[in-house]
Amino acid sequence: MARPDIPLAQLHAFVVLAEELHFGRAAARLGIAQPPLSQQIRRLEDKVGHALFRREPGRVTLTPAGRELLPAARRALTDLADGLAAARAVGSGQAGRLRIGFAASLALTVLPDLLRTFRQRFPGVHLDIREMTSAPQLTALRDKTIDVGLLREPPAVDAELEFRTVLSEPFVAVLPAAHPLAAQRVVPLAELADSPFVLLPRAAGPQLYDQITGLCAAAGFPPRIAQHAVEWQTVCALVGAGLGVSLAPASIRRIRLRGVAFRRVEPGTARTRVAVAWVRNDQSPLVAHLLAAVGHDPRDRP
Amino acid sequence: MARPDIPLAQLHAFVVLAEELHFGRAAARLGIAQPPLSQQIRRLEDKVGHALFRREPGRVTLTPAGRELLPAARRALTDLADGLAAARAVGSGQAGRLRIGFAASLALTVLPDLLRTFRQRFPGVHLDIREMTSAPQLTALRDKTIDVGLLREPPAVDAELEFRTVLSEPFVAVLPAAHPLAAQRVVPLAELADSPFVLLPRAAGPQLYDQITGLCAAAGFPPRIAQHAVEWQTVCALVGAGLGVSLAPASIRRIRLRGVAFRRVEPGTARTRVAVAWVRNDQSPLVAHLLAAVGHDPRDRP
DNA sequence: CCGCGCCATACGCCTAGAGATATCACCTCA
DNA sequence: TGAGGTGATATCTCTAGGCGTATGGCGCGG
Repeated sequence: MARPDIPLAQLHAFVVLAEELHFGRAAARLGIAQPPLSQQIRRLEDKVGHALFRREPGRVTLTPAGRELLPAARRALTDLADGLAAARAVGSGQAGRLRIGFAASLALTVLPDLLRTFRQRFPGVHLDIREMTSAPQLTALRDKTIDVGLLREPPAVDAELEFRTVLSEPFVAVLPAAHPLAAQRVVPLAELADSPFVLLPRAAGPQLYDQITGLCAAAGFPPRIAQHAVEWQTVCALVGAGLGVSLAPASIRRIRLRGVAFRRVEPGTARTRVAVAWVRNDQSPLVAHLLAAVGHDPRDRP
Repeated sequence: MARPDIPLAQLHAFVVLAEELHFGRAAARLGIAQPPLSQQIRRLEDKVGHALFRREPGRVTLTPAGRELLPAARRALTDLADGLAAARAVGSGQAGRLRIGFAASLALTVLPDLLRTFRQRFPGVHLDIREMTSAPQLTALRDKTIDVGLLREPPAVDAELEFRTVLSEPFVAVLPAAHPLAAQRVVPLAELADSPFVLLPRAAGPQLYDQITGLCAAAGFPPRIAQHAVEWQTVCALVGAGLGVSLAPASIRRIRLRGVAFRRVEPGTARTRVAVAWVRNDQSPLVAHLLAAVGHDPRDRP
């Protein structure tokens, strides 16, 4: 990599003069007096070793050497200006790429709102959204494969990672509209003991799965799992089709499906927490912006 | 056109450090001590407004902003270096474009040698060769449509143009091998009076045409023109076919054609001069180089 | 725990370059 | 022929930037 030791001011003067072909006007456009411009050009010509302009009485023209240099000078200046602007945008978090991992169960709740507001505030940022369950998110964060994670039931503490609860929601019972319990506004958990369950497979989200089965166990019965489905959408459809009932985070209500009813469960103390995760001391302004965009669960304040 | 006021030295330091990712080695490669390098980088980061490198114990890495700036910086530097080199090459006449007009009758004589030697000495120069008769060459020179002309019978003086005789050659008679005069080594001009002539049309080169017919007139006869041909090659072919005889500049001997004989004419005083023409005070090094390459007619020295 | 590698900081020095004003040289045109 | 426009020169000032040496802070490994 060579080092062409030429002040950019000279190049700028050169380009402007090449456009104006008139020392007075060019100097005016540069906001300097005419003599300094003459000097700039002269110094540049000295460095190049050849005249760049032909000064004929009444008109200034580019020499062949000048014509050769002009496009390169222009490119160099614009490249630099653009690169600088881009670097500043990235540095200030107005541009760049943010890789977000998210748990599938959030695709219908926090994620859409989050993406919408973030996109609106930082349209220059490319969002790399990838669905992944909680454990892989944690390792991906540590490996710097993703910058931010959105997951359920975060670990309490972690040496490298930080978490913030975004939302804490109760569970609801998902029932076929024709189910006897659908007539009640509140469903005691124990009364679900006789109904077959439709759930996500445990592999899709162990924390949530275990929490749900734990709830049933606490109510005195092990859930009889009749069917697995990999998306909440499908779970609801199967429930609507009468294959069973389900227990799900309350935000599942967003899925409106004919023949499916959502009912509060009793006891209502159990809640799932949705959290953002990021690596401790991450300097990236994009992560900071995202954290600002998600806000926090009001109940999360100590 | 914006003016990114950043010393190129800083960009260079940035690029090298980005390649080495090690302050000590980068400084060594730049031929400076390490502290100045730290300063360079710091100043650049100040101008950009964001960190470009992350200094972690044991390793230096680019920040996203730095990664964004790097290609632009590289491009700017190489653009500039290349542009500078190109401008210097053009300025010193090692590169560029030279437009040469030449009279058709020279395509077989001075032109090939000239092009060969010039090409050899300045391989970077693109030669724009265009055939044109003398008068158009003069106006093309004045219009700056060509840079150099190669023509016969240059005007004695010209306010804007300069000339130098390159070659001064006698005329030869072009005869069919079977022609009675072909038996002699020297042909008195007057003896051609009875033979029909094959000549280039006057429009192709008035000066030469007039000189030839003038020679005949001086020998006491007007040439009887039996045939026109637009190239000397063709003229010779027609002569060889027995359609007539011709008078031509001696360099036509280069055309070797079965059945065609070339003979000195008497009187041998008449000569055509081939000259290079260029605009007076042309600064172009390419023109100077070409003039050096053509040399001059030894008899041209006063 | 000490030394070493690595980067940052502090200070001093010097030059190049950018700016201004004043003035000159030259061409053109009325 | 004189005025005006245009570019070059001369001179001065100021500052940014570049370099060096000396030194400080901080991990890391023997």
